[in-house]
Amino acid sequence: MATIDDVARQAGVAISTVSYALSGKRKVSADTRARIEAACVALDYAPRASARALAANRSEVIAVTAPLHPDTDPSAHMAFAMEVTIAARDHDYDTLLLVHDDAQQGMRRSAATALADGIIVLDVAAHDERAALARKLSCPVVFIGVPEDTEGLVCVDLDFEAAIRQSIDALVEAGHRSVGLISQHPETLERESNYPLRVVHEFERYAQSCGIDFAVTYPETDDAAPALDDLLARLPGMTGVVLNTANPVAQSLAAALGARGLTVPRDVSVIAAGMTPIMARTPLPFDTLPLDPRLTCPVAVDILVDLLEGKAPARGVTLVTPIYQSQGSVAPAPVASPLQAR
Amino acid sequence: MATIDDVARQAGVAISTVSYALSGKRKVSADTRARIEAACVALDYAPRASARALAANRSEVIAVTAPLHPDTDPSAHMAFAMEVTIAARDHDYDTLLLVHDDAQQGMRRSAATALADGIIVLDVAAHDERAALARKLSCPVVFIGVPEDTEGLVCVDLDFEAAIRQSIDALVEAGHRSVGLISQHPETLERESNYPLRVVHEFERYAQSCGIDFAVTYPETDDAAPALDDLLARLPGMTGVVLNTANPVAQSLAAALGARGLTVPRDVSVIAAGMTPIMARTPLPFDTLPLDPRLTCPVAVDILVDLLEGKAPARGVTLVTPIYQSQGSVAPAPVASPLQAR
DNA sequence: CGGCGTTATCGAAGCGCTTCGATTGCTTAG
DNA sequence: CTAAGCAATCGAAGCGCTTCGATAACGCCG
Repeated sequence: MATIDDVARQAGVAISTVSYALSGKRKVSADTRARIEAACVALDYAPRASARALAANRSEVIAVTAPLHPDTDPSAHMAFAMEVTIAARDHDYDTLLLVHDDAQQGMRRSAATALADGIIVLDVAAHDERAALARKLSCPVVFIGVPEDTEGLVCVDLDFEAAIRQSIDALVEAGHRSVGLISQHPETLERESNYPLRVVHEFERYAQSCGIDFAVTYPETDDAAPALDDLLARLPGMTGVVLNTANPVAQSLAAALGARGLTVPRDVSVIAAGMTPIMARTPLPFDTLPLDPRLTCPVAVDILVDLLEGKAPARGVTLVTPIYQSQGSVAPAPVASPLQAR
Repeated sequence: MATIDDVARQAGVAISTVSYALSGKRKVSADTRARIEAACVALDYAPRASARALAANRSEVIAVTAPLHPDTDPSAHMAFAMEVTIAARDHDYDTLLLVHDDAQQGMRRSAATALADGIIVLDVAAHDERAALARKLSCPVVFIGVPEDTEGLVCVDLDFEAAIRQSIDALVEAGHRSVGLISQHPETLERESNYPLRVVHEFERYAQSCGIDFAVTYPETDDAAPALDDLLARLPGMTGVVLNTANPVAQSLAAALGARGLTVPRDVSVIAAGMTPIMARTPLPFDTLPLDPRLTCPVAVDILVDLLEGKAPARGVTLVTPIYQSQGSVAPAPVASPLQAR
């Protein structure tokens, strides 16, 4: 493996000139630069990461905690970890994978040994231990997700409240006056991130303020049928459904509706809000306001990199506005019988 | 951040003594060691990764390529990446995540800059470009999965052939004489790893050598029903099913069987062979010979670490024997009508 | 009591890079 | 014609660690 020394000799210049030519931190004449570049190619030179890190006091590595609660969807996490990695590469950073068992220790270690310059925390729970840790750590930390207490933290997340409002707006504009929300498994609501709760609250608040009928159900299994029945029982005139639930539940909704003689969007309009699309052969057949890793991850990485390079001060909580993806699952509300119409 | 210098001063010894005390590479008196350890704790000392890597010429990092074909299951990959990470931590290595776009470049970069000491390649395709690259690279590479040409490579994989033989043996021993295989989506067969093909071949070969009736079907969708019908049409007396297919297909099999009045294991015995269990709320209700990341990943990491530490020479292909997990989905073959019995 | 092998510790030379200040060789103003 | 200014380059001092050979202190044998 060639070193900077070899390159310098080959190009007939000093080591420091090579360094400056490659980093661009000082001006180097075109002629010299050309000779240096030629030498690099000829010798197949690549600067040694450890030497660079030691001298420059930055490793160009970002650590990513890849949590895995028993009930979070691993495919979604993979997607996030990958998007973080892709975004990091755009800034010439690599990513270190920290597993959950080791998340706290791993964060400490990466910071203490300067293995990583900064940390991205995924799948943030409402009362996340990593929040307290982040406050103590010597390196910048950015959360993708928002814990309960954001004091002193930097967080990025989808604007779930906006997603819910957009969903309801879309349905109301299409004339729907009775809308149900299929939320998460009750356990998930307890244990996981706090967005499902935020979603439920905003749904209830905003539906009320719009003056429409509404109900929320919490499916117990991966099958949407019981949840649907629950909603229909409480909301007989329901013509709109908002989904913020586990992917399997959503996947099975179309079948459940069909089994009850209901067609999307003729009889019922459906919008999935704040769900992460799994990369399956069969995507959700509904209009979506996705919690898309491609939206939040690059923002989080940008913020972290700005922090690392001193380009910007810490920014508190950044909410990313969701983007409406139409699949034709929303249509004007069916004309109700005069009795049901309010 | 404290340096080894601070520790040495605090403990009243030379830097090298601290280094030896911490690495254990030379003997240090109990007394001195105690003072050094106390100083480390007092100063909250952690050796700087980059300095250590530069001096020792090893980074204690393993790179993992985490590819993501459109039709591979991301949750499975996450599981593999995580298991590699966990196994690596057991040897005090960290893992760097390389994404697919960047897999080739990333492998080159990690090797050239000595960012990583070694590389683990996941989701190996039959004709994987990374194979050729691995042969050129200066650092050890271990594949989890087996490409067509293994010349000069180190690979670890499940022994799929053994899994298939064990499945057939289990069914034959229970008296089944007519067994179907539900394989993969035809496209997957082309594009992905080569194990699905190996599975089909071994199934046909071994079923034949056992003298039983058999058939193979390739489901076009995520629904098992058409595949099941196909098998039943070609194998009217079928009492056993072997699964080596996508998880959604397997998940829907029980329902498809039920819809045709068939109960597991009363009417049909089912074994899933060489499938990666997804960590869903509802696991597969079948006997399984899983391609379990917890089986292959630690083996791959062990081999890589041995290679890195010069403890063992390259080992070619290592096949890991699957472990039978019973779920009660195999029972004696139903008594057939004399006509059907051969 | 001198020489020798042990054992525990020290000192110093790197590892390959970044970066600061100094130097060189010009050009231009005074 | 000299001082000043500028651009391009060089030299050397680290960054914090590992590791090799040297050294010192000690007991042991002859």
